[in-house]
Amino acid sequence: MRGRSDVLEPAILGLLHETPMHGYELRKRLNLVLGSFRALSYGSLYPCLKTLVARGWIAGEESPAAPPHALSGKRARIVYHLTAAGKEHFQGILASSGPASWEDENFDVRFAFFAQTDAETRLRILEGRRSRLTERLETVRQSFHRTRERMDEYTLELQRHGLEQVEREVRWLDGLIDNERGVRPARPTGTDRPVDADHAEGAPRPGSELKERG
Amino acid sequence: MRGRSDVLEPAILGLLHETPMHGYELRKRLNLVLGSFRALSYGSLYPCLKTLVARGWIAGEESPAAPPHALSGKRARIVYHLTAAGKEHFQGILASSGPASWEDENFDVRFAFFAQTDAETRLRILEGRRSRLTERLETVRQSFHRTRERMDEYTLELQRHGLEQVEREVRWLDGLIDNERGVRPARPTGTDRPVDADHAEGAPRPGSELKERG
DNA sequence: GTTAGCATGTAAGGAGTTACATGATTTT
DNA sequence: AAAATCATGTAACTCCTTACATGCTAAC
Repeated sequence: MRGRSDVLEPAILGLLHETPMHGYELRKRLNLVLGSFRALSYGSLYPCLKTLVARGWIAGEESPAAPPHALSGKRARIVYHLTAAGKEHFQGILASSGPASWEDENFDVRFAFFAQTDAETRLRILEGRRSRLTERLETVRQSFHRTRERMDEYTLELQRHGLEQVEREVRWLDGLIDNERGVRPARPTGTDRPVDADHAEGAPRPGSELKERG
Repeated sequence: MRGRSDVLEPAILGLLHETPMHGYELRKRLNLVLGSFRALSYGSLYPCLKTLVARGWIAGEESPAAPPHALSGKRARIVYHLTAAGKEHFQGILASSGPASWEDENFDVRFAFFAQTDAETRLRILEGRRSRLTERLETVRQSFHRTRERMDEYTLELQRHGLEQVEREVRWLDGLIDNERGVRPARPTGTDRPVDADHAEGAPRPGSELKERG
């Protein structure tokens, strides 16, 4: 999975689009958005902020840090915010739903900022992602069947599991696409339990109905 | 998540441990082993082979390429094989089931060569991986509940989906661990297909009945 | 006779990591 | 007084990618 083309930059712009922040706080939020729990390092973050400033997309102001209990001190933090050019650029990123945007990591970041996009773009990206995945499924299924005799059980199992995961993600996307189209899906069949019981209404509700097989 | 520490090297050693091969063929096999369908480039592969030769773990012989229909020509291919030192080193890699080995990509590669390892090591790695994942689950679940009010629906959904995937992988590991212990799992809890249908002794037999679905 | 696949490589560079360096503030 | 956490950065390095360069063979 690494068709990576700078996942950091759009993620930073996206977060700052919501609200200004300083570097340290950005990092914590990024670790959530960047999906996979990886701990982003300062060695990546601060240089990236620098180049974004250089390009004129964000600007940083030293804030004397208004501590809740006041006094003079506390180390001055640099609070970054999107400039006008930065907002424009970010909108451009969101609108460009080209092939790059349905690669693994890029997709995650795009998806995380879906709330800032229009429904049309959301659909384009979801469907692009879906066809990307089914395309993969075909390739892998074929090589699976071609080579299964020559593989040991563990390699086989790893591949079966991989396939299953992708199949599941396709169904997830199906739910999201239906939802985006305003189709209210039938009650989920029960295997896909929500992390939490209650759910706000109007929320995207992927009816990831997946039937057990076998 | 990239706690990557050279996933290529062990993968190459592992494949050559099974049978000697030349670079071009290695690449194709690697794309399967390396799980995620990514197309590994020659720009990575050949330099890596070079350094492995330099370290004395593999050796390459120019073979005039015995074409099936014979004649003189065809470009000479360099067929690589593990040296004695290389075999030893690879066994060392397999045996070292330290924390590094239960990170995402490393785990996949380790798992792919489980057939070359002893049952004890397999169990250590599977269990290490499992506790790594549950640890993550806790962290993410907590931040999920702490911050859910401040997040939009899409970010929320992305995180819910991520959590679900990890939960599923834990159940998958549970199946494998049971299997490794020779426990015949009671009917799986319902959402995951049986990892094991019938049971040969000692041998893991993933029930890879992968039916095509319309 | 030209496209597709086999086969091996090099050079430049991108996106990120680790390890280091520094210092203030809060908690124990 | 020590330890944790907040806060900002730099330098060196790693692993891998893209784009290039070369040439042979099989199939259409």
